[in-house]
Amino acid sequence: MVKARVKNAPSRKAAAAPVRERILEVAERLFAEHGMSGVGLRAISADAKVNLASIAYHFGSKDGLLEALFAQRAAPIAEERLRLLAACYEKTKRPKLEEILDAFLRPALVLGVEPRFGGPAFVKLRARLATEPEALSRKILAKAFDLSSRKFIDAIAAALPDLPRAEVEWRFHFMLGAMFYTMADSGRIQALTKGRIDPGDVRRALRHMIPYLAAGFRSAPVT
Amino acid sequence: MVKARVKNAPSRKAAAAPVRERILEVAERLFAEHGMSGVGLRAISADAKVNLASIAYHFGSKDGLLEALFAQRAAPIAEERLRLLAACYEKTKRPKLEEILDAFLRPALVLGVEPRFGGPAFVKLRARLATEPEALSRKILAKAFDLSSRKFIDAIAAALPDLPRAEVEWRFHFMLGAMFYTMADSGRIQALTKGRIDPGDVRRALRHMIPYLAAGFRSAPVT
DNA sequence: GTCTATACAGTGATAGAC
DNA sequence: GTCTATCACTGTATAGAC
Repeated sequence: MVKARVKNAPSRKAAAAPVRERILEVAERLFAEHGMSGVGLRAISADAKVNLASIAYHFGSKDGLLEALFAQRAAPIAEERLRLLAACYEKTKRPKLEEILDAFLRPALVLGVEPRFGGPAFVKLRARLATEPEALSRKILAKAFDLSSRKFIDAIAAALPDLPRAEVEWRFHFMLGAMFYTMADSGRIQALTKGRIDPGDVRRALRHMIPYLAAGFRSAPVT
Repeated sequence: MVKARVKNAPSRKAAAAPVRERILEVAERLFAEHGMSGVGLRAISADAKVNLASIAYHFGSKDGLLEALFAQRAAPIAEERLRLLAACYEKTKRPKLEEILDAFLRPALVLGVEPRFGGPAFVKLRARLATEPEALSRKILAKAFDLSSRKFIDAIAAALPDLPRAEVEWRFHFMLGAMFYTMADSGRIQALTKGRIDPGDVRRALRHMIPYLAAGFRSAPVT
C-alpha cells in the first residue's frame, strides 16, 4: 500500500520471450498435466510471470486460451497427415491400406510427441478434448480436422473397394477410439498388466496398432 | 425475513424419494450432460430440491458424490460381464472369440443404456472418466473393473492360444478405446458422415464392432 | 442423525486507471 | 498494453435448529 511509485523492478524488458508465447507455453503444459479444470488462471499467470489480467487481454477467456492453443498445434498435424497421404499416392496409384493408416496415425501419435508439434502435453490434451461433450471442444476439433479426416475416409474406401461406405465409416470411428485412447494414456492397461504394456510408448503402440486395425478394416462387412 | 415460522409448506413428507436418492439421480443426469466441471453443486441442489449443504453431508464432497454414483452403477455392469462370460463356458469348453467379446461389450453398451443400469447418462459419464487423468477417476475405475477385465484378458488369451500375451493385451487396450469412444458419443463421426453413422445407436454399434475387433484380434502378431 | 443458514477462500472475468 | 481492484460465483466448512 505504501510503495506506490516503485512498480516492477527491471529497468529493461525482463523476459526474452513475449508475454503471449509464454502464456501459451505454460498453459499447454499445465492443462495437459492437470486437466483443463485442474489448473487456474492464477497458476498460469504466476508460472508464466505475467499479470493475471493479461491472459484475458490476449485470449479473451480461459476457453479462448484453449482455442488459441489448439489453433497453433492442430493445423501442422492435419497438414502433415495430408502431406504423408499425398506421398503415398506419389509412390503408387493404389497405396496399401497400412500405408494410409500410417499416414493418418503417425502425425497424431509419433510426431505429436516431438516438441515442434507440441510434445506429449498436447497429445494428451487433444485426447481429452476428443471425449468432452462441450460444444466448444467439438467445434474446435471439427474446424481443425474435418477436412483431413474426410480425405482419409475416402482414401480408405478407395483402398477397400468392396467394403460398403457405411462400414468404412464405422471402422474409422473405431480407429479414432483406439487412437484417442492411446493418446490419452489413461493408465488402465498399465494397471491391468503391471506396467508391461505402455501406450505412452507411441512408436511401439503404432507398430501394434496398424496391423490390428488393418485386419479389422479388411474383415467381411456386417450384413 | 418475516415469514420466520412458516418454513416449507408440506405437512407430510413432500417427496416420495429420499434426499440421497434424488441427489444421485440428478447428479448423474447433469454430470453426463454437462461434464463433471460443467455443473455446480448449487445446480444439483436446486434441481433435486434439496439444500446445498445436504450434498456435502451425504457424500462429503463433489468427488465423493461422483464416487458414490459409480459404486452404485459399476458393480452391476462388472457382475453382468462375469455372468455372461460364465454362460459362454457353460455352453462349450472353448467359446468363440466373438462370444467373449460380446460378453464384455454388451453390458457396457447395450445393457448400459437400460434404466436399471443407469441409462445413457451413466454410459457417457463412464466414458468421460475413462480418459480423465485425475488419480481419483483412475482409482474408481480400477476398483470397479480390474477383476473382470483381467478375467476377460485371460479368456481372450485362451481363445487365441497362438497369440503372445503382450499382443493380446495391446489389442485389449485398443478394444477399450473403441468401446469408450463409442460410449462417449463425441459427435465426431456424425459430423464426418452427415449423421449417417450414429454411435448412440448402441445395438448397431455393437453389431459392427464385434466382427471388426475379432478380426483384429485374430490377425498375425507383430514380430 | 438429518437438515438448514451462513460464511469463507478460491475461481474466471471485467472495468477503468495509468 | 499492462496493471489494480473488484465482481459474481464456485466448492467447502461449520454452527446450530429440529
